Amino acid sequence: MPELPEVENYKRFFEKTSLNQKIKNVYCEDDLLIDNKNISEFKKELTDEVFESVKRRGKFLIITLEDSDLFLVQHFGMTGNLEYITEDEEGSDYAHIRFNFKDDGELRWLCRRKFGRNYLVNELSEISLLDEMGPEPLKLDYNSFNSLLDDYSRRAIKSFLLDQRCIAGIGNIYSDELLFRAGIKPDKKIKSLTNEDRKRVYDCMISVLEEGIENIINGDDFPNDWLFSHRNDMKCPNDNNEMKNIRVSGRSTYFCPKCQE
DNA sequence: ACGGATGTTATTAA
DNA sequence: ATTAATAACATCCG
Repeated sequence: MPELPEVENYKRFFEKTSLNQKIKNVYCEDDLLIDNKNISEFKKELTDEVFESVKRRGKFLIITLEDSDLFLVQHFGMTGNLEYITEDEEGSDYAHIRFNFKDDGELRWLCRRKFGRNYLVNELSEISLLDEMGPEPLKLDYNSFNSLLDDYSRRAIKSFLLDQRCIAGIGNIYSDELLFRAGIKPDKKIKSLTNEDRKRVYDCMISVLEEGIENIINGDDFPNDWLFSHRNDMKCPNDNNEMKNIRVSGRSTYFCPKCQE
């Protein structure tokens, strides 16, 4: 489930499990998952290396190596996930890339639909989306957010939130969720938002992302008062009205016609 | 059985 | 120059 909160969790998981161990072997069955290197180069560059640090930028993980200036950069697509197993554990399916450590632990890179990518680059700017990425929402103050909105005021608010070049890390689930909390209809044009609307979008963006991170860390399901928990029954958790599904920015979009204008 | 899915990009149209 | 719409990518799930 890789939007900002999920990838933030992957980052913490990676940090906890996979730093400071020598990589004994790298397995990869499908070169689709590796960008700008072929499989043998990818294996060669990483074998005997040590993951030194990991940070998150938008929906990407950026990993530094102890004895190399290369960056390992990971994007998880729609179905990417991380898993760490020890010798006697089975592990899940779709572990298309596996980093085998000297101490017999294994970091597994799962990706069922194969939309994710691993890059090995000298400069982060070689990855165009990273190069053009908008600011981190959790490091953005309200004034900067507000002037960002001005830059894209002809667009629908959801389209702005989804566009990684406008603002980083927000995807289809969290954009719907934060607009629900803010009481704004997803296809509303930014230029038609009042100052109060803008402030609510900002506040709800922060709170939904932060609660999302907490939620995942605690291993909880999405809370029952979140819109996302009602995609099946289609009942708004505020007023029990029938939710609607429309298409915005090419993506399936859920909202409550009563609560959201 | 077929439409849709937490993402991104290329192409084409407005 | 911007923005929107659509299809494509690969694969499984309901």
